[in-house]
Amino acid sequence: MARISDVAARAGVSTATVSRALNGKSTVDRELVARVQKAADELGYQPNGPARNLRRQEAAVVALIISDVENPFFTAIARGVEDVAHEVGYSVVLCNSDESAEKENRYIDIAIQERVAGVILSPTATTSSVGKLADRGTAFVAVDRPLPSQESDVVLVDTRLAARQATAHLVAQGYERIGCITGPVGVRTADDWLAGYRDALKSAKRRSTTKLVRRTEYKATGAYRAAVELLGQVEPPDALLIANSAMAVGVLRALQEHGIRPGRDVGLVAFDDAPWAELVDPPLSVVAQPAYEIGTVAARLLLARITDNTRPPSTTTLGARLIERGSSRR
Amino acid sequence: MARISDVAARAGVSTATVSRALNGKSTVDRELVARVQKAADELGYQPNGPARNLRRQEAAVVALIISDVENPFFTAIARGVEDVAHEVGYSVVLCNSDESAEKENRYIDIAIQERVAGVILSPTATTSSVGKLADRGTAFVAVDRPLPSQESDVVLVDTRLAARQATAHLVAQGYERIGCITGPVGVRTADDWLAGYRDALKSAKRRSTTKLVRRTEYKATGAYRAAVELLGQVEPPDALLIANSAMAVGVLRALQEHGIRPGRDVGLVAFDDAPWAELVDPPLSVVAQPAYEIGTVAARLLLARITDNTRPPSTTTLGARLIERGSSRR
DNA sequence: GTGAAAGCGCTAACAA
DNA sequence: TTGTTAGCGCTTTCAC
Repeated sequence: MARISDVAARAGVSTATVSRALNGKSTVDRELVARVQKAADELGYQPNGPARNLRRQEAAVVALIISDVENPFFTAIARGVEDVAHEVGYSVVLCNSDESAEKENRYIDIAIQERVAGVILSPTATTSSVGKLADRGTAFVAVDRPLPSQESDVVLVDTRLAARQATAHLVAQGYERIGCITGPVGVRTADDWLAGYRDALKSAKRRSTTKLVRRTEYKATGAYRAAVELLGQVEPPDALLIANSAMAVGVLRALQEHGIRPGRDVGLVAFDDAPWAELVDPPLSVVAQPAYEIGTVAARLLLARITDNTRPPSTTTLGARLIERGSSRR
Repeated sequence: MARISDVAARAGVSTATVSRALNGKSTVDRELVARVQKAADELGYQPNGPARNLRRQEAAVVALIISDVENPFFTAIARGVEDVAHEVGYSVVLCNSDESAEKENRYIDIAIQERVAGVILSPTATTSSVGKLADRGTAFVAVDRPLPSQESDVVLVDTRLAARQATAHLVAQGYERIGCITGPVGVRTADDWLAGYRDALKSAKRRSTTKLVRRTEYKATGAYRAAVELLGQVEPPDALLIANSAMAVGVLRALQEHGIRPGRDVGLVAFDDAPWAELVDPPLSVVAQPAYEIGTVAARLLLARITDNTRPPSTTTLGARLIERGSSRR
């Protein structure tokens, strides 16, 4: 594979000049730049990244570690991050931690080893691996969930408020026994969803009971089981608040099997808008998260922190938007 | 950040011994290995990736370049690739080419620059950038679509057969005027889908007419427009074959707006199973692709090719499975 | 079984 | 403006 010295030889200049020319340093003669460029093209020269990164002590790469590649919420964040990062010449590598603290830890190690410029991650519950990033002075930003034990920039959605509004909406629609299905204990977003639900019940002077609450992994099957349990009780809920769209799939499946019609029999509001939400019958009411925007904001914060890692940690909270559709109207 | 020489000093050995110990070379004394490991842990030593890769002339990383991160088909492939790669100590970085030849080209350049061990990609239509990989001897495998102008390992689904079976099913159900919505001209999978559709019509002694065919990008909005057009004709189709699940969303939306009921009024079969396919009313008939398996097979081929790049190119074709649901029954 | 030392390809400090 | 050269941190001969 062609090296910088090959280009230098072909262009009849030194390797330093090639480096300067190819990296757009102003201090190179116009004509030489052209000659170098030509030589590089002819040889199909691609700079050796490891050598460059070794020398520069940093790679123009940001790592994005998300907890579920199959969740559209996170892939939308990824798009936001990519768009901003590419504008300023950074590449984005996507890593899937799959809600596993071990995989997250592994990817953090890789990010450190590869000396990436920064890391954006949606931390898993038990995370302590990010401490390593802080120790080494690698810039990082948390999205979707704050870090349990670490000060950092973080971009959140006001999940608690979103759940509160969604619940209040169900109350206003006349539902009496509102249940809640949310994520695992310890996942901040899941806790907030529950807290917002309780806030709203309290405001409405309703008693909240643990009989109507289920916590499970953020997947369709967990939510399916939770829904079956809830609906099998002597006093089943007449409405459900669901913490993400994968879970909504599970709940809808359970209702379908039990011949229960959303809206009329059981009011439904889910977190996250999904492309199919309007296609089910009746259409699913949702609280839409500004996922793409989370990504762009996080990327900008990261870039700022790469430039200056001494800036004080900031928290950005974005709002979610309730979209009322048929599943929450009798 | 701690370097290998720091570890060496702390353990009272040479850097060579640290390197050998940490990389599990057999030729190091047991006791020394322990001492080195201890020193490394105490210092929180993380090897410098660029330095290592520069020296080794290769990174234990495979790049996976997919054409749409928001498409569940591709994220499922990603999981398959990850699972196999991790087993043998390779990391996977995911890159989103977004169906753009330019982005694909950019990511291929990055992969080359970073000296990754191999590349798996779903090539965009106009791709010629992969030639660079071949030129440099970087191992690569194509998934979902073959490369237009390049011999390589490739893992495909028998799209043509899948479309043929789906169409035959619609014929058997008594639909008379079957239309087809598929992807852009030049995308092999899209062409195959159309070819299979025509095969089946021919076998059934039906005339196929371009009036019932629409080609558009693999997105909901494109398919929406296509469906509106098709259904607005004087002799509209009474069944539709749809080339992926995002497109199915667009088509279902169009039918909904026109008050047309799937199954009864217009038979429907889509490519790709989606989690929500059973939730719409009536449930959507689909041809399910073995996406995860495509990923595992591709990863294994890539690993084999990393080991021996002289092996002859192979083509693996996996079958798809027709799942009949309500949308294709009158 | 272990250490000394060369060198991977690049960039940047310094010299001219 | 351009060239010379040191050195980033690691792995791997080669010598002992």
